[in-house]
Amino acid sequence: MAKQYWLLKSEPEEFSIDDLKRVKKEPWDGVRNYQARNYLKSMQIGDQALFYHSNTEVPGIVGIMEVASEPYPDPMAFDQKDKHYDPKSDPENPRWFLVEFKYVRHTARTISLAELKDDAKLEDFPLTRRGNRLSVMPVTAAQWKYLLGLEKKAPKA
DNA sequence: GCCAACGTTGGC
DNA sequence: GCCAACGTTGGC
Repeated sequence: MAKQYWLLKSEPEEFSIDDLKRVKKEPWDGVRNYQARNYLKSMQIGDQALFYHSNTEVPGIVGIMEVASEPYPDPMAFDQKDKHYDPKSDPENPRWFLVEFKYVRHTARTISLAELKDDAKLEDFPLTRRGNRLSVMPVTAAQWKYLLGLEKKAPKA
């Protein structure tokens, strides 16, 4: 299958692009939403993803990372002491999955949510659709190219 | 299977 | 901190 593109949200207070750069590679654990889970399960090594900072002063795209593992069961779901523990996820039949991501690079600038919302070309982009709270979403090849084109433009004043 | 109550997300 | 939007849970 061809390479796929994604966008993943993280709160920088929890885990930021700088954290990813420091650790190089990170298992994307704690996803507890079925739709997001299904996207994680369909990822393949080499897929590229935008790193998005949510719930912060200037929410937006801040970097690029790459899928670095096959999807595997999220071990946190089995750990009673973990806040992502889910008693309904059985190790024999795991409910939650994750992949590992490796750091690729920061974007040259933060491509802010406000800017993306303003962009008529991105009407169909799931991120800017009203009420969307998915933390993992697909990005089309065309959107990927367009978004990285924005990186080199100066943000609107 | 319906739906109200509740919890979470995330922009502002 | 507020609150709108949405997902999940659980009683019936």
